[in-house]
Amino acid sequence: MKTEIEVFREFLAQKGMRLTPEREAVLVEVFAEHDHFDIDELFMRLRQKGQRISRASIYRTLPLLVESGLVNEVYFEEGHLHYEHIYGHEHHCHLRCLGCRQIVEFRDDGVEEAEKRIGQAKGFETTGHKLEIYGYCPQCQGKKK
Amino acid sequence: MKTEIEVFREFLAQKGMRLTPEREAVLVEVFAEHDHFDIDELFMRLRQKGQRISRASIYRTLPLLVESGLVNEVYFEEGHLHYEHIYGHEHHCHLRCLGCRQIVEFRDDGVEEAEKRIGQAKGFETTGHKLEIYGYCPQCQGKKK
DNA sequence: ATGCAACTGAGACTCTATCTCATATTATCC
DNA sequence: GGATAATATGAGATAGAGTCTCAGTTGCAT
Ligand SMILES: [Mn+2]
Ligand SMILES: [Mn+2]
Ligand SMILES: [Zn+2]
Ligand SMILES: [Zn+2]
Repeated sequence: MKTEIEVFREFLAQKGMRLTPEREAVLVEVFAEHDHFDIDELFMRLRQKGQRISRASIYRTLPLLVESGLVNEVYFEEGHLHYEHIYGHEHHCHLRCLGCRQIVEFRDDGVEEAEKRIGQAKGFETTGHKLEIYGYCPQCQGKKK
Repeated sequence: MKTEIEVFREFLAQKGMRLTPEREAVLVEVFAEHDHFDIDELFMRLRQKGQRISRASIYRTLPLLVESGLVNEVYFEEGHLHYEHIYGHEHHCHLRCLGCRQIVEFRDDGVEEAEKRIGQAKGFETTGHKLEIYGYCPQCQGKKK
């Protein structure tokens, strides 16, 4: 299996773009973080590690990571997007607690089959899906009003 | 079955809030439109019909409609949220063409069951879900590169 | 009618994200 | 290596969504 850097370099090359030190620093930091993150957190972490990089470059790089399939837009909340790296990980979806806002990841074969079934029914050639389930976690079930 | 106005009035009353003419105008317009819409479209339509209402009031009203369960946030795209009214309609999810951006609605019992199954597996009491499937519609399958 | 809490609109403001442009890198060719 | 051209960066300007403030207004209760 290729490393994420190889994948990104090939993706960029095929678009006539270069793997610059800034883009590589963003990629490395994105794969160093195993939680969901947003752009500002990423910027702060890069800064703390002494990387000199502008917000503009980060904002320019993330859509490239998404387009290359290495990274995923997870959800939009608090006025901005949140991401996760996905390359090298099994596909998963998210269960969100409306009480404490925690997010639990899950995988379910039935959902994968549903994608195929629905695509077929509508004549679509599907490429993926995003499922969010909302509810209350065990701890929040008592407190909800 | 209650009308959407009754539902909204009761929701507001229970929060010590009033069903004002502005809020009612927004509600009526939201239920007059059967497509997905965004706030600016809504504002323009209200304006064209001679309603004098500020953007601030619309921005204040939509979260109330969502909280009351009459309206749904469908997706975030082009830098802003898109909505749909759902009261009186069977729950559905969305299939999105990555080529022409068209959106096809569907309903699938397997997905409903998946919500319950996954909630149970993780100890969550679920209240709903949002599934988006991505792919290419029949017309776009040839053109995609 | 009086009092009071809720509400509205205008515009200021915040924040995310994009754009511009001058400067800097990098690849390629000689 | 040096010249050239294409691509990239950073700083700051800009655009746009959404929120907030506050003075004036409305509507309900007594
Ligand atoms: Mn995740
Ligand atoms: Mn819909
Ligand atoms: Zn919880
Ligand atoms: Zn299409």
